[in-house]
Amino acid sequence: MNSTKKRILETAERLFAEYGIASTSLRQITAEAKANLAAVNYHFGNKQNLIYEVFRQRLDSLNEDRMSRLETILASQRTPTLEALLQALVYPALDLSLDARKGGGRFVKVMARAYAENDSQLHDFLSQHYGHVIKQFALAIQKTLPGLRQNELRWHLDFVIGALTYIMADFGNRHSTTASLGWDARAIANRLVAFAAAGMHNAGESETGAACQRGPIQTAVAR
Amino acid sequence: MNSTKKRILETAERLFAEYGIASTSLRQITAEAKANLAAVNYHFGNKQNLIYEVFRQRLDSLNEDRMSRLETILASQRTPTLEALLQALVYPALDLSLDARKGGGRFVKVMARAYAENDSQLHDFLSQHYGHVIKQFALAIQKTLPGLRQNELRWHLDFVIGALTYIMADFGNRHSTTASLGWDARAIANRLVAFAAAGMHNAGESETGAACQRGPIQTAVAR
DNA sequence: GTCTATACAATGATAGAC
DNA sequence: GTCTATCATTGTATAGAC
Repeated sequence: MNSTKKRILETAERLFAEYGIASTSLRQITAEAKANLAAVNYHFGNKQNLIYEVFRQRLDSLNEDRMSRLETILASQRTPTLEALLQALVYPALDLSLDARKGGGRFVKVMARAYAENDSQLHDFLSQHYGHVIKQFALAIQKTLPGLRQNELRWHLDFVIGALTYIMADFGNRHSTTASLGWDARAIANRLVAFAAAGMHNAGESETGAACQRGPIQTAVAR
Repeated sequence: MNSTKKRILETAERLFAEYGIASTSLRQITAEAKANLAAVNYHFGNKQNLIYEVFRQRLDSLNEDRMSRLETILASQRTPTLEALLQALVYPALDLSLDARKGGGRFVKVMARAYAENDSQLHDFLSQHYGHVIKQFALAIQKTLPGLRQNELRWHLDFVIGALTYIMADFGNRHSTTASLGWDARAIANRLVAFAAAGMHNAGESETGAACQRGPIQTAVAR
């Protein structure tokens, strides 16, 4: 990769993490990267694409990590446990926020700041580029929970990913509500895996049953 | 409230939902609200405060709804179930995304777009203004799960809130990965409550035990 | 108190020279 | 590939009318 392009990319990630994405100007980035302002337009087209490239740089390896762990599990065990599959999904994410060689908590911070920004274009970008990884996990998990319907499983996975994204953001910012004190990412990852496994195993029992249907959303709009 | 101020507030929420927060200019808002550009500065100080006010407008009633449901439960039952408490936490949120009188899915869309934006200042704003609500729920839930340590409970609640935020965003955008088809918010809310209840009840059993401690985060940085 | 007109510095983007 | 010069648009601030 071009040296100028690489310098811009690295400087962008660093400044995004430090000052936020919207607050970081292209002039600030190019000045610190010792590049010309117009170089951003030449190498990336516009600021949006530069942001996407920063994400790609990190998430490609994150999801490769997930896939390789999943394949290792599927190759060695015929009937893997739900916990093992969830670990393969969760660990790489928290790992990213710990590993200094992967950018330390920096990228996680960027992700926390950017996730819902940009008219949710980023959300589209992510599911478009990494949706297949989640699908593979869904397939593997379904085999461990044959009773669960496909729709239900998909929502349960969304719950896990939502929780994971939320605590990753928390970890990136490191100013939860003092809740993070005394805990490290590994313990929290294990806790999330246990929580999710228990939720998936046992949530089916109460089903969409009467107890829930009775007093659902009281003030819901007239229908 | 002043008519001009109210018009700006409503128009801002509508345009934020439609075009995103960063992408919506104050000139666009004041033009559609038939107000002067400087009126924003006069009534709100700056754009950031305008954004906060849009959030306040909705979240005040959301959290009042949560608190009143919680108080109703605590007043009528000496030992409420975990499910009932989780419903009081989750339903108002999904309710908001359904109820047209409360802005329909519009605000949820804004929230989905804004949550991590603004250099995570918004995160601070939210926990500062509505953190006490979550604390009340934590206290009530702790009584139904006396074995759970305070830190663990706090993280479990973060998991639930993360999942809730994530699916609310999904509901606002309504272009998940076809996963939302055939499901409505009520069914998903019930599913999340069941999932979370099961997770909280049963996650404690595996603890931070050996199975997890053994092969935790393999590629973590050397320590 | 409320609103308007206007000015200002900073931003993302682009055209064209080298 | 890189740079200079320039553009329209942005958030913000102020002076003054009603």
